[in-house]
Amino acid sequence: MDIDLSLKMDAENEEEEDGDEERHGREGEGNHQESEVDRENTHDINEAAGGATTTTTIGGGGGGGGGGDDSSLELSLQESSKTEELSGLHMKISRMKEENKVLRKIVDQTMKDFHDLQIRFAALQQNLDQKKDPQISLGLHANDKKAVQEVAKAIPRQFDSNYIQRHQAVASTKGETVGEGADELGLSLRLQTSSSQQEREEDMEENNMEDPTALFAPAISQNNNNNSNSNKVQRTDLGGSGISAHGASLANRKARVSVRARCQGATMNDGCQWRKYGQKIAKGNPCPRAYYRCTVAPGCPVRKQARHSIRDHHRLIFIIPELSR
DNA sequence: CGTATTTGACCTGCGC
DNA sequence: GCGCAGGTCAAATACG
Repeated sequence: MDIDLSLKMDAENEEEEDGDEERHGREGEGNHQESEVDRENTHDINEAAGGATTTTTIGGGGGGGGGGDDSSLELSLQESSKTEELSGLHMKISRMKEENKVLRKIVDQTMKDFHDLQIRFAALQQNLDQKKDPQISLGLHANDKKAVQEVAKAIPRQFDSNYIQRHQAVASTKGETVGEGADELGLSLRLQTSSSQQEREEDMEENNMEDPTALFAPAISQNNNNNSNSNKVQRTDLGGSGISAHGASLANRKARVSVRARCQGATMNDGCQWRKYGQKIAKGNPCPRAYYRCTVAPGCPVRKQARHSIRDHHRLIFIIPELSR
């Protein structure tokens, strides 16, 4: 639910200039939908009221003519204005009911997704517990191809399709035309293992990438020039879902799951509250890299990085480096 | 005054 | 082992 609303916010925030959008996102979160509706309500009611005022004025003009039927005429005019107002309110109510329906659907879908994900996660964890690998991150071992594939199947699909679906659903309630929601938002998610070398490669990739939505491309050929080095981390396309998993070929390399999101705005409102805990100037990028930790719940282990794209300094790339534990 | 942000120091992993 | 770069910590500072 939060995701839906915040996503909608993001779509709107994209048009805003850089600024304190993070704060804006936090404050507006959750209230946005209501305020939107409220504004509409006010508008409609004002419209009705305006109509009433006009009629009254006309009535007043008639009164100027002076006559014994003035009071009855005024009364009938008032009645008609009240009827208009009522019908306006009725329309408003029915519109809100429809909106409610849509929102309820979204909540149901979200709950269903969450339940689904929980089941998958439990199964995956159980599966991996049997193997008792201490280096598992989010129950994922880099060498366990099956596990990598399962996680890739479970997590990204939930994130990917539902995120977009919800965005579409919410947007459609506003009468927007949503084609490729992900493309519009410039979001992309991927599963990866990490190493400093790989991240350097990714940075290079960011620099070389023409199209910001290119991360949706199933296969990334950045390792083509690494043929000589078989030790390097290789990316694997997973089901052409637009999610790429980085299967580590090095056994001892720490495996981790990353979710990347890219957005046009200065920040991405993803339904979480983030607190900045560090900033670093990365080599080769004049813009500092910011580190955030999730503050939704005390002790929440989720963190994310916000990097500026070198190509477009106004574009931020978000990376959640570790979802484990 | 409580909370968020900034920033320099420190830790860790990797390549040479 | 050393140096470098990325990531994190925590004291200082800013802000509402």
